[in-house]
Amino acid sequence: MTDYKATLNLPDTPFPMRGDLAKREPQMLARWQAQQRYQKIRAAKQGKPKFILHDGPPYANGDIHIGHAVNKILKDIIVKSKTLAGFDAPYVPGWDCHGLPIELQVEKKHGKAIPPAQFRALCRAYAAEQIERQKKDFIRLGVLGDWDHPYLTMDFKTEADIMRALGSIYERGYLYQGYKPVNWCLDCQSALAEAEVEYEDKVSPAIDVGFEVRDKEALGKAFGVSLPGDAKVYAVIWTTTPWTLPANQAVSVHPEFDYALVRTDQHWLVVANHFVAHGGGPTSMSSWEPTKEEVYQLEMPELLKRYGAKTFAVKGMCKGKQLELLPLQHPFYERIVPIICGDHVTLEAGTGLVHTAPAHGLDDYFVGQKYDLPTDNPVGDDGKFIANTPLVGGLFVWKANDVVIDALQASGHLLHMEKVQHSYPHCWRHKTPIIFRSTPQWFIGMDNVAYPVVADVEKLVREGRSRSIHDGLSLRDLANRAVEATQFFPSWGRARLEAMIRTRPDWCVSRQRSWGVPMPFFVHKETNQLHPRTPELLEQVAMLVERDGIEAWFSLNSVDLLGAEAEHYKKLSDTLDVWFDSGVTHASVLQRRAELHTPADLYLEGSDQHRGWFQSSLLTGCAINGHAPFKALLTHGFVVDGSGHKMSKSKGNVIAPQKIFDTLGADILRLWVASTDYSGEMTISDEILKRVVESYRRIRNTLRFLLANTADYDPARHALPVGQWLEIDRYALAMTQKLQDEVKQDYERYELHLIAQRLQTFCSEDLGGFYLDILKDRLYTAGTDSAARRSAQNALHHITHSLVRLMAPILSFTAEEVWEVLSGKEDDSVFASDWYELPLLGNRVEIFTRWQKLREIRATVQRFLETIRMEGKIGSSLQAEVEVGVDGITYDALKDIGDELRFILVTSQANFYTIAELDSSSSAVSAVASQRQKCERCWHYRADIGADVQHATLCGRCISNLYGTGEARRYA
RNA sequence: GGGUCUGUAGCUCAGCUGGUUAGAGCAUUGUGUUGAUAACGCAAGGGUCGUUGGUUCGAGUCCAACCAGACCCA
Repeated sequence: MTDYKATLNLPDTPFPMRGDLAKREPQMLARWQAQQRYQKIRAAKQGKPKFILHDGPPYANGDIHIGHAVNKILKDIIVKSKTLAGFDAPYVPGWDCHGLPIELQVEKKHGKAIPPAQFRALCRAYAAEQIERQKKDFIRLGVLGDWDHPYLTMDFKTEADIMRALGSIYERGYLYQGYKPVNWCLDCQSALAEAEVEYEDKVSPAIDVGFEVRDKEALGKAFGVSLPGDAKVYAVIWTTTPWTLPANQAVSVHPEFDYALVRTDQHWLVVANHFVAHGGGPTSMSSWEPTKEEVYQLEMPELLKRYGAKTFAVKGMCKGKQLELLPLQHPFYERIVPIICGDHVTLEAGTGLVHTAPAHGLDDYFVGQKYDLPTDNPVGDDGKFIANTPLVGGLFVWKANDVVIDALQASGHLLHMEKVQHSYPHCWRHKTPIIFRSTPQWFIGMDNVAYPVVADVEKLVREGRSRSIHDGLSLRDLANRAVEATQFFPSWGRARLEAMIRTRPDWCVSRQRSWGVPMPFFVHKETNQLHPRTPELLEQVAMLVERDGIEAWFSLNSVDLLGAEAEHYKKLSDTLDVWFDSGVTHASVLQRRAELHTPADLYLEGSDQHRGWFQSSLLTGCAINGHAPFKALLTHGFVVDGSGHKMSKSKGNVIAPQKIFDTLGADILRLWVASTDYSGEMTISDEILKRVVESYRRIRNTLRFLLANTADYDPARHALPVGQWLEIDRYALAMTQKLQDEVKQDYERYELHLIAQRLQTFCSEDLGGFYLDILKDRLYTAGTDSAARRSAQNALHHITHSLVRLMAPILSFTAEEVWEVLSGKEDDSVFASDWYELPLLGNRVEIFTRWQKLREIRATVQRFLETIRMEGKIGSSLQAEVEVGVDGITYDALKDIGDELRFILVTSQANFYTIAELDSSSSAVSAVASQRQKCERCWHYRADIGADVQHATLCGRCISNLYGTGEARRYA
């Protein structure tokens, strides 16, 4: 007896069903690294049009988290898709290396008393260490890039280029010196960063101070009343830092709050209505002295009680807005200060009117800028008022508190004083209270039209022209124009960036830190002006930095550069905001590397970077070149847990990428990234990952089936012209073409989650649930080298080649694994190829229409078979014999399929017949269990089994396939 | 409090310019197969489209408010 099973063409492949990704991916990576895959792909793509995705540098501190993983995987998917789309898409990863967080880490490890040069060396070493850790994980994610030559903002050359970029911005006239309040530690005698400030309780004097209204007529107008001539009206402020009153330049009110003009037995006062209201509103205004009825008998407001009032009446009310620019008398200086409007005013404490000293508070500073108030700061580095300050000159700030209070008391401006305990910023090193103090800083101006500072100004004036650069637009206007010219994915990124640019203040780029790129400027000791040869000097410094790093500036002796002039100049010790470092990578990296160019085709970062890197890049790009360093911006959301909440250690809902790639594999993580719509929050949880694993299995197994059934197929010998294929094979090709068209378009639009969906549906619906299900019979039972089987394999071969490329940017490891089986070569990469070119098909629409109808019929049949299966009449669908009744038109369209219908339905017998009453949208199905014998080889139940005594258990078809000319098939 | 977003089956996503009983995959349940077998096929159940109002002959799709969540500010 023959073992007929051995005569079947059963699937065969070394490609395993289970990926075992966690274990095998690292092995693949090691091999790829040894083979220099990145370089080989670059070589393969040489000469093709470039696509530059410029990497926003992660900060070199701490291990990567899921957000890093999302960002790098998205970048990798896009770079790879562009590579397959026929671009030369190099990817140069980068790191952001300077800045405070690294300083803090180094301080934590090595203590705080380290000489600056050594401290910077330790910072450099720490950053290098962190980069190696992060790099290892990034590579593990399957991200392809020039990992041997990343860019680091602490590379000596880059440090030099960062300085040069600053020089460019200076030369173009965007850089100016100004003042800004910073946290200042009196013991350190230096500025503190936000992270170096701790909040602790402190007892301070809290005082209520009256600022006398200078223009009573205007005040009366605002409140809609006229005031008696002898009335002194006080606008009342409340403060816990009396020493800042010498720097007072204004009193702020909230434009939308209600303010009350209050008459007490003691004073006329202006305070927020909130503090005097009992819900009754202002009383009648018949008399200037409160009548008995007008006196609120209910209770005296706390605020007025504090001021010692016995009776009171509200005489008028108005919005803060109406008080704007009303002049007030400073309580102890001969200074007129205005009432101004600001949103920073609250009703939580005080009077609703806020003492505003732009030199001593950030809110005050910003609102002061709006009103052009001076930021004059009377307090020196040592915390003492400069000598010629009236009243408090030479006094330490805390001492000045008492002097100010006494003076206010004496002049009658002090309405109340008490001690309060409140949370107050302290220096984390000294544990002592800090102050806010405005210090000289450097800014990039947003609103001035810039003129080159290096031009010969006198000559320009003589010639009667002024030469502004960049079309005479301010940086803000330039930035707006650049945003307009940028493409956004998703589109709302534009609105977000625009809104931020509209409201952002000038960019303060100077920092008083030690681990940062220095601002290599010499400032004249008397005039405070930069050295006239600044650009030239800067280049000299840059050359030194290129050789020795930023230490070259810190160790530089001014005399070496300036000679005799040195004694007139101060060497600046400020460093640059780290956002500047990364913001100018278009100059220090894109422009410097031969394989890159600017503007980049794409910047891709999390949505927080609208304020961060997108903006710092945009502003520096516009300042230097007049346009953005990117053509398009892509933004992705943040990763949140299964219930949509952000991840935090304290909530215990953190999912680490390391854990995912160590247990499930990087391809699972990549598939999760791809299948999640990145335009909103990206949700991840154990359940979601479980679903992703399922989805992965389906795709992997489909590929395995394709490989296993084309193992003996050699396109060089077995390929047939498409015209000679069976029709269902052509239909499969048409479906694949459609898929490929759609997926390619999705990649172009960066709609990655649609791709993951499409691949999945294609594998399940079109292949597993339909085409492959039908194909199995032909692949297994037809003659090995028959046209029927080769036609199928030919289609499968094309499908595999198309599919492996379409999935490769996402499932990179798996695709390379498939590629290896497909190509038989270990050192070949799918990324050295392009999207697959499928054979052309003329009558796609026609084929689709016809097979769509057949699929509907198949579905109806399957539903019917399920009912008789439930009745126990059949198990396998091959046990059934089916009749399909259709309308006449459909019958005419399908009748030529004839007996091959049974292969489409995977039944042993099937045929069409006509029912005149039916319309084309329905069909009538009936089925019975076959009474025939089952062919031992193909399992169909057929009448002709036993016809050949030599092969008594086989059907005629199998006999023909094994020993005869083989069956002929036209459709399925 | 402000700016920019998100909210459709247990999970991930479709649903174009408003128009028939809201779709797919995965999961679940049942079942077949044992020649893709820790795989594959078939079938079934499952949704007040965040809530509430409004515009309209008609709204998941337009408007408003509210609720919940995210990012960036204050």
